[in-house]
Amino acid sequence: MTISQAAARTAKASAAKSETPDQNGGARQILNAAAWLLRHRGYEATTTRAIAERVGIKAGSIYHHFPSKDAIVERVINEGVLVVNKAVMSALDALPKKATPRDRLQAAIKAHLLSSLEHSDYTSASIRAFAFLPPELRKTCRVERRRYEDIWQQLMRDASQSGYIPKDVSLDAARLMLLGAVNWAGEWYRPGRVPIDKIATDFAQIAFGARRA
Amino acid sequence: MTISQAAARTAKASAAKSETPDQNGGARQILNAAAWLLRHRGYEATTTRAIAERVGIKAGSIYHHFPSKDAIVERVINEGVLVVNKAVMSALDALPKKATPRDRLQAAIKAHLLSSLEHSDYTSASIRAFAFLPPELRKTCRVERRRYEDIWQQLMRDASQSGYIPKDVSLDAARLMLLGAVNWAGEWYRPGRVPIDKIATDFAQIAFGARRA
DNA sequence: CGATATACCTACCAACCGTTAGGGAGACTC
DNA sequence: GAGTCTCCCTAACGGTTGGTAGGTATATCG
Repeated sequence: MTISQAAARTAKASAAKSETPDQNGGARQILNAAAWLLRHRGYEATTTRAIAERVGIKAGSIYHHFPSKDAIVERVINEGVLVVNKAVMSALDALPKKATPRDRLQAAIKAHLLSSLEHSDYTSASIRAFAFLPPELRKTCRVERRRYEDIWQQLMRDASQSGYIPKDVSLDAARLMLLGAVNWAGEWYRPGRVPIDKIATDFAQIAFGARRA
Repeated sequence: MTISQAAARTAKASAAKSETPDQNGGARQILNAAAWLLRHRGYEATTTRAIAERVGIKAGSIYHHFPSKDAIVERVINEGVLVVNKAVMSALDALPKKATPRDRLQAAIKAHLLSSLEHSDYTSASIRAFAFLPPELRKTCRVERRRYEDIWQQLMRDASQSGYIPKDVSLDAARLMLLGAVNWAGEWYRPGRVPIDKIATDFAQIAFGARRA
């Protein structure tokens, strides 16, 4: 017992040091495991025991780092929104000043797709698992989501003013259509087939016409 | 016991006769309950006991009608796809012969939205709950889904040939973008606000330009 | 009237759920 | 070297899950 425990501990310590460049305290490993499970299996299937197994600990040990399962889920979902929020914002900031509203829209689409499809289980979890969260938890997480949607609302306003969106269509419809398209991408996208860049430009072209329209 | 049981039975029989114009054997009531739960609560929360409670029976009685929970789920999901398939097909058939590919696209969007948002818990369940189904079940249900997507593939081809889709965008991207937009509508649509008709025309206009472009 | 079939019930099973209590081993501090 | 802190363990709690066995009331039919 003592020997194998010590061995496991050593192995884990070294693995933790080499594997992830992130901060990887026990808490971070738990969040990573929960994010993966939320993305791929959903809320109910994200059990404390399943999380623990992915981390390599026992279920009870989780409660040394978090007070409850829902506290873990809440952090994952909120971090997921924050990650994509930051990704989109910095993609927009990186654009040259003369970028058109359409350029900005396309950059936002690409950043959102990259974040939710390639970079972050957290973002994907926040998109896919949100619908079936327990009502109370869903309410809590809605705050951060709204803040993210505000970015898109502004993008749509700018695009509309520059004539990229027909005047008789609702800006809400346009925003929700676009967010629907990018959020749903997680349901069909498979890595290594169509590059995300191409998807982003196609989406932008369908919705807003050719560049410099 | 005997009295209350008899009373419950009578009440159920009359309710069954008046409530739903459908066939409503016990099996159908179970499917209806499961469809509602799958749509609003997801797969794992759709427990045999929750289904039974909505029907007004006990959990064990379900197994007189179905061999397992997953058999119920499979039927609901598949019927959901079939319902929207039929809805879209008959909407297309009802169009005048001179309808343009764009008219057909818009009619398909409207029919899909109506089916998934207003008419059918089954359709909505098949869209929302699919992602987190157990892998085996998901594989089984994929067959019917593919058949439905074929409709859209054909619609996109026609639209492309008539010039409604830029030549340098992938038809798959266009199809998946549109399906994403309509499938995601279930996440934000609330009855009694924006009419579905308006959503459909807005979506079509954003994606394919003004009518008779 | 007796036989059969239908549709439900009760009561239970093993497995699993989130969570808790209490303990032990190693590392840091004084 | 004793005390404390961190991190993990075992073992269990009450409750819920999908599913089963066996019984009972009703309706139909010969």
